[in-house]
Amino acid sequence: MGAVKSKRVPRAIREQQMLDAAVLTFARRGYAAASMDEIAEVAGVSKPLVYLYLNSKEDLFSAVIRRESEALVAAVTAAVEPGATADRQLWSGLRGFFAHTAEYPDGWAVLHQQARTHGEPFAREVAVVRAEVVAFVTELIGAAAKEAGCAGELAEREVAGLAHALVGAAESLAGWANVRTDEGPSGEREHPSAKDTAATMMNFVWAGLGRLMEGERWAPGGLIGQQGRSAAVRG
Amino acid sequence: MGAVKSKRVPRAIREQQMLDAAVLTFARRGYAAASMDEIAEVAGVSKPLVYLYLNSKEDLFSAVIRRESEALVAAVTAAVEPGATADRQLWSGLRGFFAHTAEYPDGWAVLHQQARTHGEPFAREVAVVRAEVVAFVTELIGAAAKEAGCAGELAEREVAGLAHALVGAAESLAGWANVRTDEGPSGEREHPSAKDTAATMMNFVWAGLGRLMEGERWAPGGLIGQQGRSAAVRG
Amino acid sequence: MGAVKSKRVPRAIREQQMLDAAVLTFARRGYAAASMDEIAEVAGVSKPLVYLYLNSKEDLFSAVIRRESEALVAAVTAAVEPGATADRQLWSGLRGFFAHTAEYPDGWAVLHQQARTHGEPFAREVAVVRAEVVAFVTELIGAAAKEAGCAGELAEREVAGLAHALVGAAESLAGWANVRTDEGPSGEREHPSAKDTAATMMNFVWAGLGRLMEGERWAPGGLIGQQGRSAAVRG
Amino acid sequence: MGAVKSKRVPRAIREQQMLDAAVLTFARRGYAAASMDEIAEVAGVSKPLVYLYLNSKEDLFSAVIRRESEALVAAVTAAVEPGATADRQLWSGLRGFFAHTAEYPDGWAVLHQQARTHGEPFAREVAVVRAEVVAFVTELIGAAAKEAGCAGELAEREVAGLAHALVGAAESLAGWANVRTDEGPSGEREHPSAKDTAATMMNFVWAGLGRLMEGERWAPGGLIGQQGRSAAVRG
DNA sequence: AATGAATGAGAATTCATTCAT
DNA sequence: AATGAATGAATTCTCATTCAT
Repeated sequence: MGAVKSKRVPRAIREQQMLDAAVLTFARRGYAAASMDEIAEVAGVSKPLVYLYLNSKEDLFSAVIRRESEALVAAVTAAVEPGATADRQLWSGLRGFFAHTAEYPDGWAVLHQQARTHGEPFAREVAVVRAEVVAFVTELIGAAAKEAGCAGELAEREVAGLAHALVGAAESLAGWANVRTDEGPSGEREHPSAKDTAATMMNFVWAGLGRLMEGERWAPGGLIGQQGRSAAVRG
Repeated sequence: MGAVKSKRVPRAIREQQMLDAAVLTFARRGYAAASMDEIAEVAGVSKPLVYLYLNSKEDLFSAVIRRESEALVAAVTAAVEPGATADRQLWSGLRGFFAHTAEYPDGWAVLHQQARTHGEPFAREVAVVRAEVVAFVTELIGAAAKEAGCAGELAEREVAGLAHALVGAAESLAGWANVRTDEGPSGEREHPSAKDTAATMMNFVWAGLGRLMEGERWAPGGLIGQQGRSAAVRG
Repeated sequence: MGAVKSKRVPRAIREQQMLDAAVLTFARRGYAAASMDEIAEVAGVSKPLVYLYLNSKEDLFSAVIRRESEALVAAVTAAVEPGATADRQLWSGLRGFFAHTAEYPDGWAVLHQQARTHGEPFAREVAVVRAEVVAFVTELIGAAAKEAGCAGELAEREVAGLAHALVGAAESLAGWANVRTDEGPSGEREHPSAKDTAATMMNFVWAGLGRLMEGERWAPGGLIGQQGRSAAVRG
Repeated sequence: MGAVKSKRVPRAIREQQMLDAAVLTFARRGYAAASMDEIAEVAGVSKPLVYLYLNSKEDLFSAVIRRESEALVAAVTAAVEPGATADRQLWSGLRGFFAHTAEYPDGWAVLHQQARTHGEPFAREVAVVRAEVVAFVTELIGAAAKEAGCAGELAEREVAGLAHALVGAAESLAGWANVRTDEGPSGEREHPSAKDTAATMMNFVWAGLGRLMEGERWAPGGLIGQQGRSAAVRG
């Protein structure tokens, strides 16, 4: 069990091995149920060494969160085409996001499931990153509105809500896309590619945003246009 | 600390008090970090009584999940207008959902954050309920397509993806709507009402669905219509 | 589970039901692992009633020991033919003993296995009864020696040792005889009857005693007679 | 209380210390009443170390049973003179047995009293060892019969019964020999030596066996010879 | 005569963490 | 750079026992 023993490994590498082991173990067991014993064993080192390098379980978890969220942000950032139109930026960012979460499901699980459910030190760390993402998306929506020449149609709070909804939808799809439905011989019912998932998102999101920016709103009786929002929804 | 001591309470009532305490504590601390000691204290009883009535921490957590998910489903079900059009059903269901999650944030936190991150017995229980909700939404989208007279335009898998995205968006907004409380003096920056949140969702979702059903798809160059999807997305 | 509920039973009878339940449960589980809960359930009453009648677990166990050892002593006493020769008394006593232990294996298990292995209050109670039995057997051997007209041949301590050995052998055979070896179709390999077991004991014991009383002793080189014992055994 | 603290002891030695402490404590208190806390304290270490090395109370008890029964078997085996006549083998084996049980009364108490009264995992372990001893004694009796040239006189089941009686008698004497200590000022009423106890057994047993092998049986009217057994015992 | 409701005290077990080498 | 030895502090769970009716 655990990695092959190789003595005298430089610190930088050992630390990464430990973080790898920690990501795996936190994802498999959850923060609380993951024991330092198991992490050390998976990393192929003794427990005191883990403490020597990472100080404590909390610090280790924080280091994991930091590394994984930086990796995720880096992946998305790298994927986004800087000068493109807002929709293309969203599209490329989503592709980067889905590709990364599919490639590192354990890292994603730690960020999305573990970090958010365990007390103050950690939840905040992810919340900050998530807030940045939401802010980025918010900007994108604003930019899109400007591009479409209809800045006034979307209230600030409305945009924030939309960004939150969009991010939540993406998170949900990330989980869904990673669940390998075990039916039929392999080949049938495969993982949807990051491209497909991103397309689903774009189709879901962009069309609606377009209409919103044109001033249309949903109302109990059907879509209506041009009126102010408060009138549209009467409950 | 804990509730006011009231001796000799019938079992049925005590059990509810214990479940209340458990919901609170699990939401505050997370499953693993919540100790039976604290739950008992919050419930205002001794630990042995908790074990006598609820058997074990696992059983207690299961009972909590069951009660809370049944309550949530009941609230949404009660909110939906049975014979209405698909969009109205979605609208009323969302209102019920946001109203319930706003009223019982701890119950929602346990279902959404704790139950899903802690091993097989629990994750499955919530997964089942969530799958039912997704199925319901999937049906709604199908019905809407039929109402709009364009059944063929949406592939089955596409519908499933949309339903997942929609549910994820709603979950994200539920969390968002509940968090906004702690800024400024009370009164300023209030919870958005369930109605407002549901409206955000409907505006976000329904318009987009409408376009999708009309055969429009998003493509890197902008919205395009009528063509097959594979042509639309070239990446 | 437990006996059929019948309310309003006179105390004397209820107590016996409780003792029955206790014997069963102590034999099945052992003293420590037997819970008052289970005993009460097997007895078909509520726990407080057990405490009302029997005071405590210790008292309950003592009551069980007392009842069972009195029953055993009574059975053996009743079996012994008062005026008979020593060997006939031993023979009839053994038959009574094996018959009783076979009929009440749980009672015997409590006396022989549980009572002796659990701390001072209980071990002493059984020890006293056992000592009485040993004393009785010692007398019997003495009487036999007298009958045989060779009182001087057996040292007092030697007689005591023989009595202990005899009692131990009988206890061992009681356990052995009660183990139902589950081989073959029923009928094959049955319980030996109390008579058979007693016969085995008598054959084992009486012949040897006869020789001892005639002054013969075993010595490393074979049986030798007439000499004093210290000379016989040289190691 | 507990042993003198000696830090940083190699595992193999610590384990033996723990087993020593466990034997002592199980013998004193019984399996259930012996707490891991007390065992750890007696061993002079902390509880977690006991768990680290021995895993659980059950495993600890099993380890104790294994060590003690192996030691007992080894002592008896070492004592038996391999090529000697059956009676000499029995004699030397008994001396070894009584010497060992007298030297390690706690180990013997655990095997004889505790292990047999506590559920399946343990009872079986001792039962197996005891069955081996009984089998050995059975062989010895058979060999003795052959030496005496009267193989046909003893039925198989009869031999088994005798072996059980013999073992039971020895067990009883082992307990008896160890208990006699606590009366009067030390010096008076000493432990009988293993040699004496073994002699009592041999005198008790061997003479009787001799007669049995000569075809004599006990019968209600006195010893009778040569007839079949069924006729001898009429009850 | 009998019980549903309730608890104080202690049990086994596990963990994050450190010391000495 | 690395580890075998060791522990303080919780945590889950159980049990004998009592109270109020």
